[in-house]
Order: sequence, then C-alpha cells, then structure tokens
Amino acid sequence: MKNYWLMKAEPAEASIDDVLAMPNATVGWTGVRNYQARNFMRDGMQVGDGVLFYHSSCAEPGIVGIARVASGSKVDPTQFDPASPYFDAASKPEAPRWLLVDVQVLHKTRNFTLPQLRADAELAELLVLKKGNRLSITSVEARHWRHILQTLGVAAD
DNA sequence: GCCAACGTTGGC
DNA sequence: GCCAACGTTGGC
Repeated sequence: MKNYWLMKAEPAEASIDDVLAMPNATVGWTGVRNYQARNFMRDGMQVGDGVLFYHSSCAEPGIVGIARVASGSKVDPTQFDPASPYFDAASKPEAPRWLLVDVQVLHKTRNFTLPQLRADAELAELLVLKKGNRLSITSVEARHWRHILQTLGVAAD
C-alpha cells in the first residue's frame, strides 16, 4: 500500500531546482536529525511512495513539486563528517543513528503557498498546517494528496 | 530579529 | 522518571 509524505527542504540548501539539476533529479535526503522523522524513513516509507516537496524557512514557503521515494533508508554519511553542519559526534559508524532516503523529483509545480494551503478548507487537517508543527517529514492522507495534485494540475498516478 | 512551540538534555 | 533549562524550527 502506497503512502504519501510531505518533506521540507530549505531552498537555500537544496531547492527543487537544485534537485532537478542532479542526476536523475534525485537527491539523498541528508540532515534529518529528529527521531520521529528518521523512523518515518526507516519504518514507514517504501520505494514509490508519493512526496510533496515543500520549501520552508524562505520568503514563500509552500509545496513546489511532486516527488517520489526512490530508495530504501540508508546511513546518512553527513553524521560522520566533522565539516558538515549535520555532524553528530555521538553517532558511531558501527551504530549509525541517522538515516536518509533518496528522493526523486517528478514534477516541478507552481508554488502552492502556505497561505493558499491554509485557505483551502479541504486541507484543514493537513498535518503540516497544524499549530506547532515542526517535523520535517509528515505523512499525508490520500485524500489530501489527490486534492493537492488536482489543484496543481498534476495527473494522479 | 522575534517568539511560540516543541524536542532534547541532564541534574536530581 | 520528572522537569527545568536550553536549543531548534520556522513563520512572520
């Protein structure tokens, strides 16, 4: 059974355009340092799951593209790199703490901005819109997925 | 830069 | 195990 997710990226770091410029429009989703989000990648995601690519911490936060989970979970190498902002001195190679999945962008869309998402009554229960939400990965209900793709004019798969 | 909300840490 | 202090997220 296919699942759906919303994944936040900071465009200053890895925008949807940056990912589109990569081979196969695919990026290793490095830098997740929250256990709940890590567990989604480890236990919840399967290759082929749908991903809403979201820009956060920027001038116009919102959903900017449709992507897919393109690999199973793997060790995030940045945790062992002292030069990386994601370095974690407490994580040992023999017991890695942090994981990533590959994410492949399928469509760049217009920006379905945060105010537009909030104004859409059908998306009232979308987790990323909930007060206090800070998780970089949230699950998305199928009805919300379909509604967002329809609104963006992207054919459902 | 501000600040609300939330997760993590560490002393007890 | 509790919980205060602290750090981070992320919109504004």
